[in-house]
Amino acid sequence: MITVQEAMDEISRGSAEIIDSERIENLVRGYLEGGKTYKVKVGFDPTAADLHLGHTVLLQKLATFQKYGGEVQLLIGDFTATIGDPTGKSETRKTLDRATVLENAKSYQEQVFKILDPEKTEVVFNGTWLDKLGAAGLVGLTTLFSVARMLERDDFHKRYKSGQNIAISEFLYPLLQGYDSVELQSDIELGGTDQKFNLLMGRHLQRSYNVGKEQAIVMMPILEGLDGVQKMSKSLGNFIGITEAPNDIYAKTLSVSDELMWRYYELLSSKSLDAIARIKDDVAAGTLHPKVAKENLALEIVARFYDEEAATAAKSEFDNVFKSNQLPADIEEFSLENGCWICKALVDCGLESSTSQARRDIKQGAVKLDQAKVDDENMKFEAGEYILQVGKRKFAKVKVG
RNA sequence: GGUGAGUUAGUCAAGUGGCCAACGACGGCAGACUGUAAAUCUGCUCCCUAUGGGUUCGGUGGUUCGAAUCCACCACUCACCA
Repeated sequence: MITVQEAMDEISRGSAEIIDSERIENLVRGYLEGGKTYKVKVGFDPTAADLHLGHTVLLQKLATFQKYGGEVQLLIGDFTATIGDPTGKSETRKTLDRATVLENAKSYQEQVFKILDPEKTEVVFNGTWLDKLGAAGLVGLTTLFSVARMLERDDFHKRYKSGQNIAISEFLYPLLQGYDSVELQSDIELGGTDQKFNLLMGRHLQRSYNVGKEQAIVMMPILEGLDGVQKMSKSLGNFIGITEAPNDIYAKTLSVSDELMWRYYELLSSKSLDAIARIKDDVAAGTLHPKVAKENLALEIVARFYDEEAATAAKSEFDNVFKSNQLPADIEEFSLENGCWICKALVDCGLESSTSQARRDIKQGAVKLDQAKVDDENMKFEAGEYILQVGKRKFAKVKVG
């Protein structure tokens, strides 16, 4: 029998901040003792169609709630995405057209159930009610909050002070997100720490609209991307996507810095906090090589989205290529015409962005043909099969003739 | 509505008639060292079969032998005033 305390420990694990945890405790108790479920809301902006590890921090927390009576309200912000969440942005975001948004949303749904229990998940679109809100409803909503308070928000504040543009539509974003909580009558809302203002707006508006409850809030830390500085996001190109190939997920995880590895352990691993602390101690004491710790993390992550087998396969492939300097097992193949110029070939295979870049890299000795350095930038291919390589990690197999 | 300031490569930011494909910083790519880590050092960083050519400095026109730099108009941003 699970105790309320145990459930609460798991719920609060890794969270950055919880507002009104008493309320959460009551909801959990209500479920454990009387089987009563409650609503846990999370919003996704379908601006990019692919989920990455950053999203899974929230999704895993949602999955935890599902174990303790939470019915997940997975909100696809199809309407709000057309505005663009200003959170953390230093400039006005471009708005998306509706068709793209819906298409992205579809692919979100497919991926989300890798982690969530579909039986306990309701997917909702805020366009459903926001479309109907109308101008009058929207104006009504705007009367419930003041410009001064809106400008208290850190990102708005900074932009305002530094003389950058803020569109009025951006003020609407938090209001609409909060209004979603009114419509959905959510009991709890999950979000990243950067969402604090928006999440609190839900509470504020639920009160203003007399919903009869004010949602509790669970904030999760923001997962840094591969660069270790900026938040993981597709648009910054520093992400590990959950639909990526096992080899890529493994390799990307290993390319993360040692420091960042601990963040990933904390937020992504399903190991207990104690176990992680032990690993950390071992590394500090020198009894465990940090690279081994990183390998284990990478294995765990790959196994989560595929299976153990795929994980070990990814590891051996990686070791093979980078430890023993062997070629990867699967290299993309391209066919080229006889007499093809090497710079052109590099561009055609996607190894270089331009022939100018290709020339530069050849000059620097970064280009290899069948493992031997290329030093003639005017080289032309004769018929045959070759392995082209740029740097340490870009490969292509070319068939000429 | 008025006045003033501004718009430069992925980002920030110099440059105010030829020496400008444009200083510098960050980012990125590559080389060395490594654990495809970090840190450090070095080179590169618009495009083009290229000791040369082409296209860039918000947009469009103009002045000039010559413009990112001067002029006009337009667009956008910011500040102050109303």
